[in-house]
Amino acid sequence: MVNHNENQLNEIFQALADPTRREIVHMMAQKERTVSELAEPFDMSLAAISKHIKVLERANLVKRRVTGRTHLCSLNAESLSQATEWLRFYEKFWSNRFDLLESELLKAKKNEH
Amino acid sequence: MVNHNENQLNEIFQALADPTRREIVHMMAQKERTVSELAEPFDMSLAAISKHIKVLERANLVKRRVTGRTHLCSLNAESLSQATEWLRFYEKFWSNRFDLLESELLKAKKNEH
DNA sequence: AAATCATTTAACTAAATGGTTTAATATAAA
DNA sequence: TTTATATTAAACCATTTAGTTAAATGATTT
Repeated sequence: MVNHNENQLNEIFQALADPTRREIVHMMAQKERTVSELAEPFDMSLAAISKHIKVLERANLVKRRVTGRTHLCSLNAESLSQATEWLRFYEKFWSNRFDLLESELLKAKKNEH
Repeated sequence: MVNHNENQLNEIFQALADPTRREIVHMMAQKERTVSELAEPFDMSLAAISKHIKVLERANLVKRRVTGRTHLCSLNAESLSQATEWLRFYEKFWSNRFDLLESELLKAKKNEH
């Protein structure tokens, strides 16, 4: 159960580690896109893009709706939230939001003894 | 300049895509750690951990301080903020913080014509 | 000076990744 | 019913990744 989550995170971060895929995410966020639409800006074969989309799908970052011969892809943003959640813990270590930092320090002090 | 940033993001997300490395990040966040300390919880050679640390270093996620024969590693959390920044844009697509969503919708409406 | 300790480097391996091209599948249009 | 279109699948390739073991480097300790 914890492991499932771990795995999901692996795949999400892995998916986001490629600039082509980040661009695709960005395009899908605006609105539903067909595969060829997503491929258009890139100097790359359609098959390559198809694979990139599959990687995003494995990470549960895209919803796909097939209608006839075209596939419509859109962002499943809830999955992104998992990455954000993981990162949130570390915000206190860099954030300029000193209020957050302060409350964390207080918590730490309370648990000190 | 935009590209430098892109590259940085690639490396950060790549680094975070591995559960061993995420664990190492977590350990470093608590306090400075030696390489062997970081290796201890894992059923893996020291050399493997040394490599993992190097990946994190390439992503600029760790600061290393060499003192004698021991290396002290700590988290460079500012780098994590870059990932958070990238993700922040997409928060409006999933967040339950409806205020944020609302203000974004307003912005969109204003630019409509 | 010799032995030990902390760490990295090198050489190797298996598997994964990111791309290609060509073929296959399924739908739509002529 | 043939032809064109949208997409995936398969086979291939080069590179990267994540691990290994063994050797090298550089402090410390004895």
